[in-house]
Amino acid sequence: MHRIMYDYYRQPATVLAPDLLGKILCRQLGDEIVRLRITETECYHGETDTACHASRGKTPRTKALYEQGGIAYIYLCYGIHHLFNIVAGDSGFPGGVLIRGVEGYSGPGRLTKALGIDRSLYGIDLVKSDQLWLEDDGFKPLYKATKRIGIDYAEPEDRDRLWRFVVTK
DNA sequence: AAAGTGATCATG
DNA sequence: ATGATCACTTTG
Repeated sequence: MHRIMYDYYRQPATVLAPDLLGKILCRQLGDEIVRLRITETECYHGETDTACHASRGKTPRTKALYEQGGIAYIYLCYGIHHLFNIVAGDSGFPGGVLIRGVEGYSGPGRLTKALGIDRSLYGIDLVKSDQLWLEDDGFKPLYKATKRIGIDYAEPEDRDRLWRFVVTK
């Protein structure tokens, strides 16, 4: 069991997304630490991925995606839900992994609510933080790859990429 | 099937 | 300053 470090997060989002399945998302809530295993992810990779927020360039909202991997990219979706992404890859190339589900909670908005994650944690360093971080205990679940959810606005080529990863066992 | 909800960003 | 657009969830 060890905390995940920078080298791991510097891998491209396409590599990181499936590998994050089974990793443990850790959150300090008051006196206790909540640990939940990741069960579902999606990757968003580069400005050429028309489903990725960075496809329309760098803005105040998307700037975290351009940083070096290992920080949090969090934004408000549909005015209600905070969605939590892990920034991936090297500085300058935008990419991230949306955490869509953890054990006990399915849906990207549900898990952030359960863990008390909101935009006050935008840009937080997941390697150094005592609020939010990831641990690896070596567990490797089986999974399947499918199309991403809720990105009908993207080009067909990007809609059809198998960039959603779901634990099967 | 469709509302509810508000930050974000392009447009004027 | 205004308005369209959402990487969702719940309710009917």
